Amino acid sequence: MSDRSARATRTRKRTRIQVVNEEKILEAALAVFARYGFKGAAIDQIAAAAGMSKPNLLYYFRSKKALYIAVLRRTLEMWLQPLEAIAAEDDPEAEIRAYIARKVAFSRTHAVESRLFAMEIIQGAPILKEILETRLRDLVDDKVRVIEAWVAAGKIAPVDPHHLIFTLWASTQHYADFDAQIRALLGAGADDFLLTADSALSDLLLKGLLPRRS
Amino acid sequence: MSDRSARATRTRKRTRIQVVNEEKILEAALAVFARYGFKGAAIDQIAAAAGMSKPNLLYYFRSKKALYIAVLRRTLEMWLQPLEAIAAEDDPEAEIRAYIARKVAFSRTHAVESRLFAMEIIQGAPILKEILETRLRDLVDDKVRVIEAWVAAGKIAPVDPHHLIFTLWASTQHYADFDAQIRALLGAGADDFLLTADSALSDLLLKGLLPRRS
DNA sequence: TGCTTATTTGTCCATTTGATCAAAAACATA
DNA sequence: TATGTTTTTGATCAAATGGACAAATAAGCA
Repeated sequence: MSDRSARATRTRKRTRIQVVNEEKILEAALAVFARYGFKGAAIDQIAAAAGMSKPNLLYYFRSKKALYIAVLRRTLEMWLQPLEAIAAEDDPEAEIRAYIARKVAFSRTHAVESRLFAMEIIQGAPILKEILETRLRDLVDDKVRVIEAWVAAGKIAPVDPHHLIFTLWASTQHYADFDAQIRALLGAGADDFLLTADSALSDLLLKGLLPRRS
Repeated sequence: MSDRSARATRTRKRTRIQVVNEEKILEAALAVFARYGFKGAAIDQIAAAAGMSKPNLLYYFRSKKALYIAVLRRTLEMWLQPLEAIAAEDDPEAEIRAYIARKVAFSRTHAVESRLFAMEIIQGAPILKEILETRLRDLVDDKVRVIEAWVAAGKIAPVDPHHLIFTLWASTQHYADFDAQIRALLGAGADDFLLTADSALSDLLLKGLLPRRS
């Protein structure tokens, strides 16, 4: 009687069943939204993938949009982690290598999340735009300063920090987002190939393509 | 009477009106498919964007899928061009720089096409898969050999050619596919920033991040 | 100009889809 | 076990959607 609707997202404590079902829904929704985008995804489909009826899904999430936002919010948190971990270390090389390792690992273990994120951005980031302009922007600005310091100290070549960050994002996420293309080109050997992405990328970006006379 | 249906894609010669309208439709479809994906796009929407009624659109393209395939086929041709132009030159640096320049230019002048392509791949490449496995694969194999020759001749550092190609694709396309993110982070300065992508990318990938003692 | 062909549109239909609701079933707890 | 609460579902709805048709209109051309 204290709350009028049986919605799950209210202020009351969460039931055991609630926790389990919301988890199942979020996981199913992640896969479907990542494959079909927001408009293309059907609640029916998500409900089926989560093993429940459509009205039951809507009992846990008010609407398709609310569900999408919930999935996206969660995904963004995971997506941000590797970047947040970058610190103003003495040794930029180690720091960059570690970042690439984290990002490539994320692409492998959370490929679907990566694709959902990519899908949202390609579609113009209608939901994430606000967060990108505030929280992500602040975070990136912070890391830009770190990179600038490295450049100023002569520890890395003079690069535009934003271009560097975007190149790191692009090259690491590519392994998740364009997985279908990679598999089409490499066939059965794709899985082994993906294991080498980490070091190959680090070497390429750190040492460059031109031979070094060291 | 020679052909039963008034469909535009038959064997007869193409009318002036046909050419104009098909062009309008393809352009409108490109934008809508790139934003909403195949399932998420509505024929109504495309027809409206092309300035005609839905039945009229269906007069030129049998079905939504046929239209999607037509748009995608066209996009793939454009997407392939920069790669096809890579030659086994004496000077890998010039060749790579030129390739990056072409790709970045494509990302700027054909951002929507780039996003449509990305969308199709993220969705598992249901339509393009076959072509990727044959035509693109042959093309990539060819360029892999070029890169291998460069490495063997000591003209560039020893890199895995596939990783190099993917990194080039990823980093250049990022400027088109993740345009919304870039704009969210850079605000008004985004357009100027994008103009520097070309040289920044070339320098980074060629010279690497670590300082050179030359 | 008259006739043939190409183009366009209004109407209609069967599905799909997001969402609601009340009733039933399962659950928790006193 | 009895009672109140949470969870689940079947039925239903309005809107959107892909597609089909025939009739109307516009071009093209002899």
